[in-house]
Amino acid sequence: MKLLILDGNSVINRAFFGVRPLTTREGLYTHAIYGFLNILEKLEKEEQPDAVCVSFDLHGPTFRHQKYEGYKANRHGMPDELAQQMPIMKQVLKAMNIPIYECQGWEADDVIGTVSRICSNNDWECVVATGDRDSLQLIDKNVHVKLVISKPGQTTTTLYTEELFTEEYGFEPKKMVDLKSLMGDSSDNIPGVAGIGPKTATELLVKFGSLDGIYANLQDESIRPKLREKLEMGRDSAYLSYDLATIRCNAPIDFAPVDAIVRPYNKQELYTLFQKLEFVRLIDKYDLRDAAVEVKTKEVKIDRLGTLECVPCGKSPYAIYLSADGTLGIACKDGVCVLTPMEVQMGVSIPGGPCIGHDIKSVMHVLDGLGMAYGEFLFDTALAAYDLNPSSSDYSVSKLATNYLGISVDDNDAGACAEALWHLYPILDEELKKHEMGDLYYQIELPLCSVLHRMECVGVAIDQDQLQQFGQMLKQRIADTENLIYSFSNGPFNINSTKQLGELLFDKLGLPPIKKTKSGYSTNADVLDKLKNKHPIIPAIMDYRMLTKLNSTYADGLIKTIGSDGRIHTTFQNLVTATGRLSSTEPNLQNIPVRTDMGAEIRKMFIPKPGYVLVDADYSQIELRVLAHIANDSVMLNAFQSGQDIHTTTASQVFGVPAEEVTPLQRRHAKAVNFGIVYGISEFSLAEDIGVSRYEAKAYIDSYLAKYQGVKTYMNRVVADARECGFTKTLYGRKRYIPELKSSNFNIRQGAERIALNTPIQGTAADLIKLAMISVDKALREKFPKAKLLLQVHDELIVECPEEDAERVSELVSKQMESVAALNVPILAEAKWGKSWYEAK
DNA sequence: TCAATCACG
DNA sequence: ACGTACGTGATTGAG
Repeated sequence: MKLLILDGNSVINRAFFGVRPLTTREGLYTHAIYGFLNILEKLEKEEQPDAVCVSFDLHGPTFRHQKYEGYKANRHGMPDELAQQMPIMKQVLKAMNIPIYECQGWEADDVIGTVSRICSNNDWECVVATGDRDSLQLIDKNVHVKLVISKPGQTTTTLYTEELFTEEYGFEPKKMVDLKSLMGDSSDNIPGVAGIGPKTATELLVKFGSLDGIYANLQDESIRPKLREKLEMGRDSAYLSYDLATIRCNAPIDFAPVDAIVRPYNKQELYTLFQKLEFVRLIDKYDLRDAAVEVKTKEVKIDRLGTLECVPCGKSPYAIYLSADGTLGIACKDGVCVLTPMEVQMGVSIPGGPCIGHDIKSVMHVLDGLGMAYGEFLFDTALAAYDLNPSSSDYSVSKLATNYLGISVDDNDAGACAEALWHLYPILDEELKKHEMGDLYYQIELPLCSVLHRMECVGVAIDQDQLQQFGQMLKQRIADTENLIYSFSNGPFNINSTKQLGELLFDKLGLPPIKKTKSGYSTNADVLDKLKNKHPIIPAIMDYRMLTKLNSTYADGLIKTIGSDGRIHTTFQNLVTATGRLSSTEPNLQNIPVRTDMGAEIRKMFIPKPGYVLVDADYSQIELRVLAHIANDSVMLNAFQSGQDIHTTTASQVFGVPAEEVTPLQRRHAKAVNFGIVYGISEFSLAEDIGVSRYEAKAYIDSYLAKYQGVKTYMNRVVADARECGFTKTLYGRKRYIPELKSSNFNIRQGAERIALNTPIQGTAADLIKLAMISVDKALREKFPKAKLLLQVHDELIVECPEEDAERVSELVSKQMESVAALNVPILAEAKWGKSWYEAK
């Protein structure tokens, strides 16, 4: 049988100085405890002990203090950052059911010595883990010492047995005391004999066997007169040192090896402590998640503000709300309770049962940050309100309480909000079902939240150095371009100011103003493009615009958002768009450049983690396929069913030529028409876009609608329907209200009609990829758990997976994307992979 | 805070 | 007679 005893003070000291400082949000230092646990784990793994215990020094005078006043004077003060961790360290050990032995008036070393003797006498093997060499004197047949050396990032250990010690020192372990009594030990304030260092001490010891032996042979001829004098002078000091250096093995402690036999942890206590310490990773490592569920009913019973006592059990649902100031409100059928920010920070548990939340994706992030475990979310009130009316911009609890409950609630009152959520749940649930959006909500929107939450947590890796370098290059070129522009403008001005730029171009240089904005001349890319041959300053400005855009939004902009893990964690907004799409913020990873060569360079900086690849899968013509399906247009359906290139087919239809004879220009024009149709085309804009006359553009559109009759019928019908019932909806029932359809203002009405036309198309495509995300996420977690979904860019999914899985993951992702729905046209997705987003696209 | 610009699908 | 394509977000300058 084997017992492992840790020299608590020594090990925690090593941990304290060996692990980089770490604090909780509240400023409590935790790194010594963290390091201690790591060392403990390493030791247990290496030694596989049957029993484990720890000894600590107690504060106050020790036995030896009384004998020698100067003893350990330089160890008195322990840094405050370490001292504050000591009591918690002991609580953690207690929760781990590891006994602590300490004894008033005795050193930790003495306790360790005593324990090791008792082990030895009981025929137990004893391993002493410490960072100090003092304990080496304890080594015998049964007692070994494990020296722990902790450096940042790693801990190394050396196991000293009798043999190893003798080999290294040249004498037996218990002679360590004799050695120290001669050479002293400054760190322990053991004086030794003045003028004698390790070398002389070892020589004497090897020759005469012991301190007594040396003094008995003081007149031996081999001892030179000077050394003899030193030894004579230091005789008292030597024997005092002998006393000080001797570890006592008779401390009055109540110990038997069996007391320390390894027992299971007290999971609940440990969980609570780890929460307080914010050791979120360790909670999983020690498998303490279930503990949360068991503790919660007790913990939640805190009764505040005279509200009803609330005791959700593991199975009954409850509503949770976190207000901006960190207050947490919990409501269930029995009432409400409120936890102050302080209580929340201290790591109180919440129930593990089904949970109603408001914007649950954010709630998950907040709870993760607090290290609080949570169960399944069964409803998201904000998400429900969004689905019921995606055009709103305010889904605050106060707003919903007013609209659906007819009461007023303060968004900062966590208790009132939690209570409001509790009452909103059945009403919003009913409302969703009434609008036939139950499936959309429960099959798509709600399950997507945890997928998005995972994606945001994982993030995407960025090559920061390369991005930095790219930024430097841009800055240089911006400076050069600036000078070029100033050479044409007779001096510097703010090129970013459209006002100043407009005055220069159209007043001073006399260029023709093509377009106006509300506040003056337009200088946008379209205008500049038309002027680019009229003055050499124009191309320079176009360059400047491109370079500054890349620099400020992508080079500098993205660098600012890189997290401490070297990855970018965007936020996918699921409560924003009117069509059901997602959006991406802080940073926006859905508008990373791709269309220009220099812009696409940015995508080379988006990389997989080492040994992994990025898989990029995108839908082919998803919106036109959706249009073909919804409009049920036979020509378009046929084109997709027979695998034709849709733009070529459209060109063939519109221009009345066989597909084989379609010119590249015709195809490009047809592509613009196809896009235009999806957006709700006007001949003017089409003409503008492709640079033909309005009459030609009109001819294209007329011809298009004549050939694609189903589309024409659809366009008329969908607008008329929307006008009649006030909303349009997607294939999956997502609604968007468009009251402007009845506006008396022509422009507003026209705009509304385009929206009515476009929303079912864009929205259905959004529904489809959301479905795809849920099934891709599920399939990956089952079949390739190392692969992670990272990003969604409207018709494109990006996955990170181990290199060796690239082929099979690509196959899986595209298959899942293609099989989300059975439309009247095939849905195709193509997956590629590479060592960067650029390569994978 | 808004407008203009430009990046994406 | 009207103004001119759907949906986003970040940066910058001006008031």
